Amino acid sequence: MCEDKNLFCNEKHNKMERFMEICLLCLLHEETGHGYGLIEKLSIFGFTEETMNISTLYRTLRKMENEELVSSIWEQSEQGPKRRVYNITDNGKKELENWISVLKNRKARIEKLINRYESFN
Amino acid sequence: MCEDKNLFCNEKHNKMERFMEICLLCLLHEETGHGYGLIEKLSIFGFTEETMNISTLYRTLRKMENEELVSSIWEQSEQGPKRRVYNITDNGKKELENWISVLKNRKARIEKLINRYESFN
DNA sequence: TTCACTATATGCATAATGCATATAGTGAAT
DNA sequence: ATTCACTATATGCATTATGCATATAGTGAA
Repeated sequence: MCEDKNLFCNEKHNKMERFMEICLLCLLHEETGHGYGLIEKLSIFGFTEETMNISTLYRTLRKMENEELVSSIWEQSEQGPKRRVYNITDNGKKELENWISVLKNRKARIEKLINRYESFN
Repeated sequence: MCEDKNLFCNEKHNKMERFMEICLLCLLHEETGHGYGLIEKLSIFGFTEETMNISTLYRTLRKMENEELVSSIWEQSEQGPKRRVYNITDNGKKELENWISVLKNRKARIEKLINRYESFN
């Protein structure tokens, strides 16, 4: 662990305001899915078992249904308990589109910083 | 304003875990500076007067000095009250370097998501 | 009946940020 | 002399996003 929690060390720095939410919307935009299955799929976007927070995943899905960005039904699984399977709504699709432009902006700002840092050295 | 605060609308979505802090370190890596002067410089990285939070700026600078990433001295201004002028430390330079690699990772993940979304449509 | 796996969920705490406000020095205009 | 715009720094309180820990329970194989 870090001697001083304020110093950098090798802590996790994955926070990017609601990034997981956007990834989930993107995946559900492609096809329906349930929480447990989405865990693996999130690895596409750099979420590893170590860095990913399962609580956040489930909490985010419930929140999204609350906001009517997705809807869900319970489905029988081949093996294991029932799954809550999520489906993106039209609201969800619009929300995703908006977030994509937010991400483009973020990307541009990050690039600006990296370039500035590297061209100064 | 938004009818439903949970919906997207045109709210600000600028949060990217300590992004302002990294920008400040980058600017102070180039030359010393004081809070009020850094406000304008931050526009380079997409902080506008509307979206930027001055409280956060000053609080972040104090926090960074506390963590010994920067040091400060009070300097007379040509016109107006004294300024607290910040200087990056060696610790600060290392911290900045680490954050740059965090940002490269973030950028890659954001790109992945944007590309996935756009190639699906 | 025990175990590994599948599956979902929530209480509590912390971290990062936003909003509102306090404080005060400086110099020019009235 | 005082009012005003501008320069300058700071903090209390609230909210948001996330992390950590833990609870719950169904399924199928050993």
